[in-house]
Amino acid sequence: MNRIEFTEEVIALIRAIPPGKVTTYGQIAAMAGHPRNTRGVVWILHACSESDDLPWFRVVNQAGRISLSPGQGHARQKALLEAEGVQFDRQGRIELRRYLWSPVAL
DNA sequence: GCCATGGCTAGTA
DNA sequence: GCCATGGCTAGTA
Repeated sequence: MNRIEFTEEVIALIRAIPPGKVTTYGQIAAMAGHPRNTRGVVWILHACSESDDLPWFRVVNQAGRISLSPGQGHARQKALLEAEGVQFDRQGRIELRRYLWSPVAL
């Protein structure tokens, strides 16, 4: 699989995340066939987040937290998720048991 | 060298 | 908190 294919697969997977659900960088990388290329997923998010109709904000880290730092869009991502009904606890964490998207396919 | 990650260890109470 | 990881890319001149 080359970079184009990986990118297309990652984009397709992100588009498939339903509203009110989230997934992690590592999960997307794994589902796209490159379990260790989480940084590649990060780059695609960065490059494409404002273009297309990508629900980039539905991707969080494995701890269930928003990885953006304050000032880099953290508040915006949180607001977008909350608008879909995703709840954060006092430490700004999402309960993944409840919100993690688990695709049936595979 | 740069990272919007992830997994694991050491050392303490 | 530390380190392995993977790709070289952040839209300009």
